[in-house]
Amino acid sequence: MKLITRDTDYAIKAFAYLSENKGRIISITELVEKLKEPKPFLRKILQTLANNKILNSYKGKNGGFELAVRPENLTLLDIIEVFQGKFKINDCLFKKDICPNKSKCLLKSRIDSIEKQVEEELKNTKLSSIL
Amino acid sequence: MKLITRDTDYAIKAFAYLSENKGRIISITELVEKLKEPKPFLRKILQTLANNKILNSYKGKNGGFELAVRPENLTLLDIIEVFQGKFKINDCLFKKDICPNKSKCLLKSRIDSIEKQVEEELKNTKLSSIL
DNA sequence: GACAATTGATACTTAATGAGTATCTTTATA
DNA sequence: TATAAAGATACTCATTAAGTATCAATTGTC
Repeated sequence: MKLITRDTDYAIKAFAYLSENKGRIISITELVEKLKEPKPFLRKILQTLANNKILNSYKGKNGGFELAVRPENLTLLDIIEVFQGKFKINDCLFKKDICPNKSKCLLKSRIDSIEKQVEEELKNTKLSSIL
Repeated sequence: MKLITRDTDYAIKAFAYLSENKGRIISITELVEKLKEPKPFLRKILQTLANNKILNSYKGKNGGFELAVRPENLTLLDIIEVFQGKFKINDCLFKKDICPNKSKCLLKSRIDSIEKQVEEELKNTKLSSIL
């Protein structure tokens, strides 16, 4: 089971590095040197963060990325949802209507309650607290 | 993200049906009629439950399955672990040592703590409470 | 004892998704 | 104008979840 996928994980590490280097524009090239992760994959991830207004990006020579939000204003849940979509502890199970009477299904309501708890935890975890 | 996979889900539904029919031996054929799930898949699932002493099985004509444990002595966590292995909210992420200094990684410790909470919840959910 | 209906064991196939690449376009700057 | 960056997007590869197929062993019934 995967609470956090690879891209979310890399995103957090990249965010951490940018946060340590506030004031500077950081290129993918530099990030790859530091994080030692695959360049095209990191590029895609940083692009996604920029599209989601979590980073600012600058094109052209000497271009790169910087934080667009402060670490204390960003939660683990925010980043997870950027890469993994709306947080759901069970994607497909109930979509497919396996459970014949959804509304009454006790298993579902149990899982929903666990999901809510985890979501709360993730929402209460600010990036600033894990950098 | 998948807290519960398809086989775990079917297993619970099968367990529920057996539980409603205590005292009788139930064959896969009958189960398939009731649950409308694919027969070979259900067979595999029930076999696994029997191998794990959650069901008793009887071979031969009129054979089938019955509960080997009472619903109040079985937890959601037990079933999950039969099909999905030891409960882990992040399988591969830290195995692969993505995090350079495991022991200090705040993200990891945050996730570990969430994992513990969820595991507790699952352990406290008896099958009898969701049937 | 033969037959039919069952589970046991196990290997295989298919589908879905996660992880990662490739490549062409656009932009800024020296 | 050349170069070094990001933007957009389509593609491939790897892994795992989901499901099938098949042969062997067992048991009840005629």
